[in-house]
Amino acid sequence: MAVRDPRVTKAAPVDKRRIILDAAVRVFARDGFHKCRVSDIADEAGVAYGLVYHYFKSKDQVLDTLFLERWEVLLEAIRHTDATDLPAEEKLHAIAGFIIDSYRHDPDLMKVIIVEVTRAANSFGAVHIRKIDEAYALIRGVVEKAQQRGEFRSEIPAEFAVMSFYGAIEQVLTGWIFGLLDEGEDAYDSAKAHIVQTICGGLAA
Amino acid sequence: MAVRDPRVTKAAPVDKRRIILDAAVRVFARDGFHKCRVSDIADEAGVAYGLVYHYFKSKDQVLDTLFLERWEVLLEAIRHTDATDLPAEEKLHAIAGFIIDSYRHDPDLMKVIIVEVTRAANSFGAVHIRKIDEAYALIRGVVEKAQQRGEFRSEIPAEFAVMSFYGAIEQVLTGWIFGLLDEGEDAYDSAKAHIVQTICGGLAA
DNA sequence: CACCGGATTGACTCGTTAGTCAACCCGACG
DNA sequence: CGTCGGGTTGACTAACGAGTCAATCCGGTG
Repeated sequence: MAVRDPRVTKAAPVDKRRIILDAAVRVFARDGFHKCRVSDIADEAGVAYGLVYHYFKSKDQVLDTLFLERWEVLLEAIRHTDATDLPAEEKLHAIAGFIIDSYRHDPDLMKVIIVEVTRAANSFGAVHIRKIDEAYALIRGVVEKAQQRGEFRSEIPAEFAVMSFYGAIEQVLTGWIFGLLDEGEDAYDSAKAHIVQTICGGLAA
Repeated sequence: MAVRDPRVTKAAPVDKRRIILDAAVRVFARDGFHKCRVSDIADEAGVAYGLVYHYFKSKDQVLDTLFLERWEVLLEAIRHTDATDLPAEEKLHAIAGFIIDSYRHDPDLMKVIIVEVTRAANSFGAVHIRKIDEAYALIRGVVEKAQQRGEFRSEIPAEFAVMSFYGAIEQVLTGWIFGLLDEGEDAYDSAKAHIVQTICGGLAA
């Protein structure tokens, strides 16, 4: 996968840890966390079985690492968006956009995060609820501020608004993952717009 | 668990199959499908290990049965709602209501169905996509008809509308399952209303 | 060159558990 | 009373796979 110039081998210490993580993404996405074996990860990475345990305490920790790494990036993106003074609707568009672009950029990684963590209330979801809830809290902040400013109406509690918004995004991603929804460059942009339109403007004529 | 009067043993053939299924719901909800052992199900049912295999081909088939049984009921409910001539918004309210009431009535069963099947794109989700998609298709029908009648605006493709609607519902249920959202009788009714308000009326003031 | 220590290897252990199966229980029926 | 068969039992097997570990490799250092 990674392209290496043989002449600069010296300068490229080849981060095996990274290679293992990237391989794990592919394997988890393909076979699922539970069904795959640690040896599958090692094979996919072109690395000895034991090396996985040199870098990670357990199979679980590989997934934890993938999730935390990426989720932190997401939280940072949301915080950044929150800090701007865009209209609330555009903030939501930016957030939905970031998540969808993450999927566009690395579908396997997003698939793993959503399927194995975010939507897995048993196993891993439970372990990472706090982190997941941080994202909800941030988005809730966006909605609440908009309600105070009168941009959004206040009848709908922010908690439900957030769940609807985030749930809509994940459901669309899941649709792509399952192959139930058409994918493609324009589908991505169109999804961003339509999700935000639905949540902000509603379906009613 | 089950109380039997020795004098009427004859008249009560005690459906062990059902007892096993009900026990499985509790165990799957508590420990998760992957983490629990078949012996846990047998123990919870107060039945010998082997009997599980007398009634079911495999551990997987127990879950399959639970899912298919309940999903069929859901599909029927949606079809029934679809057949009425209520306004689209009320149809959506009825559908959201049915799902939320299912959770109210048997949280464990809904938890299992959502966590282990509906949201599990690897493992079981993949096996049952067709069935799951039937529900989406039915709801899509509701939306499309509303768009033709001019009740809903047509800019938003029905696929996205459905994903947003259904995603919102599942996300709220997941919030309850995770313990991130307050539960309680009024929370249930309020959720129904707010989800539909969000999807139909939008957040914008 | 000798030595050190971290990276890397992969064969092996050890617990776990899905699924099997031979035996047993018990009501029905002749 | 005997025997037939489906329901029921639970010990057992067979496989599997996570995690361990002793050995090896290799670049750096004195």
